[in-house]
Amino acid sequence: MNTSDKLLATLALFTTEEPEWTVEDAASRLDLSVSTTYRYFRSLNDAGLIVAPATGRYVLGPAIVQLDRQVRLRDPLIKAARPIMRELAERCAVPAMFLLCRLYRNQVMCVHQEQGGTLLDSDVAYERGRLLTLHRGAASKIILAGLPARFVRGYQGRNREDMAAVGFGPDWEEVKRSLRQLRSAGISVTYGELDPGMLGIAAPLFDPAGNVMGSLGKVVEDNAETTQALPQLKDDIREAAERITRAIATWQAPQP
Amino acid sequence: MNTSDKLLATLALFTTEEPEWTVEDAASRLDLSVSTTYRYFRSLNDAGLIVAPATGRYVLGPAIVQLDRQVRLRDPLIKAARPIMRELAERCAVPAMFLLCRLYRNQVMCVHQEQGGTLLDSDVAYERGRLLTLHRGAASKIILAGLPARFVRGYQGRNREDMAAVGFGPDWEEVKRSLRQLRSAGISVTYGELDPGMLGIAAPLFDPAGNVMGSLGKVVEDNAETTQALPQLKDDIREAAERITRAIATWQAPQP
DNA sequence: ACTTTTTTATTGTGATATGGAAATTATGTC
DNA sequence: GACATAATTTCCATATCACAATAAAAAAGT
Repeated sequence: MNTSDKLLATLALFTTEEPEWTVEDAASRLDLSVSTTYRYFRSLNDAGLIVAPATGRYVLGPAIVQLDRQVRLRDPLIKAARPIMRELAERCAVPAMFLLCRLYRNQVMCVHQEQGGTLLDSDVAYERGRLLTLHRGAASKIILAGLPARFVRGYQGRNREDMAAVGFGPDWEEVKRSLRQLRSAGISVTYGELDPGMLGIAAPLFDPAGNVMGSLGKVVEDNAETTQALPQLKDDIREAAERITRAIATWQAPQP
Repeated sequence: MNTSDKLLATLALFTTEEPEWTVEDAASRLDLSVSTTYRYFRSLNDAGLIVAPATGRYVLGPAIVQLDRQVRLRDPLIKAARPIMRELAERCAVPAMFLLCRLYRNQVMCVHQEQGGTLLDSDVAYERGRLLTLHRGAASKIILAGLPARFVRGYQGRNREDMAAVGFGPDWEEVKRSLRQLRSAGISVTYGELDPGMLGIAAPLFDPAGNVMGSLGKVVEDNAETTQALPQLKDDIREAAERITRAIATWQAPQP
């Protein structure tokens, strides 16, 4: 672990659970000397990545907000998906939240949301920037189904009960069958796994090499109307996901 | 400039104007060797701060989105302002966009927005994460008015024409008078300086030490209705800004 | 004005960052 | 599928600079 990694480990201390750090606490957590930690904090502070709203107490700073705007405007996946998602949102019969998720560190992160129809008052579990497991929720499950079998096998070993609880079955054979079913259907539908009373639908997104890299999802209220429209909703999502996959197939060439 | 600073300078290469970098380009821009740049890119990549959607071409990564969520949820200024802004947005007669801005590197950055009434179809120049000058727009001007005279004097020297164009007057004497007027009024009102046809209103926010640290702003359509309601709108913003300033006066003590 | 805390500067030493080249791996092409 | 090219990592000798402990300064609190 070199200086760069230690500096970034310092930045990584700042989490939702522990958003605020003093130099002393950071030093003892990372097993660094206080003077070294001061040096790191100063560098991060100069870069605007952290700031001290009160003396000695540091939190993430404005540079984060600035960088995030860049991601919203320039990230290739978001750029490819946004117009298609907006189109979905505009010609959307029932109130819905559209989600763009991506695989990140064996978890799933929502990176873009698009609101369709009248606003849902309650927020959706797939909140932008939040990390969720690979096995709960439609947008996660359809990604898991696309990952290599050897990876999923190990994953299943570590999450046996949780996976059984969301319908993957009790053992590897059963899980394998569930995943194969999801993969061949090309779509996942879940009922209230993350948000009670909500219905999730998601289709996979593939990178140019053909690996799953994320998913396009939709969350609607689980009621008679949506149940009746389900086949149509599934087709819409699947078709839109395929369009996004085609759009990102051109990533090898320089972006316009 | 030490290793940490060079690493962060590498991260800082990724801007809205140049969102995508190769190792070679970064190396030549920063005057580093290619192998060192590879090392930096690897560290940033391992931290999730950058990713390569296509081989050799790096862009900002998911860690940024994750960190930004933390800011939205945990930043003390946003935490203090959000409930008050939401309240404003909810009991808001005319369609409006409320802005929370903060001083950052001699510029102004919007860090939170709150929508009031029916949606404005056009976006507002004060977009979250975007840096704007200190002299254009109500939310900026009211901050500039609170900064130390010696700073503003130098600033005016470097931005003479621009400041004259937005009503600060042609020379330092006149500018000083305009700023004094803003400061004593405790509010700034501008007409279409950033968004044509829009009216901006903003009041300053002070840190516990009594220095301006940002502003609370509101953008509405500039029409007969809003012109008529202007005194009320100004009072609302001023009063809400004072409430936020009081809320952040308690920052010395640990957050709950 | 005083005490306490936070932050920066100093310094000699030893760890390690550095850059060039080679080796390896991935990618694209025919 | 073999070849060519590009991307990335590894290796290594050298000098640099990061490190930690202390001191000094600055800032904050009382």
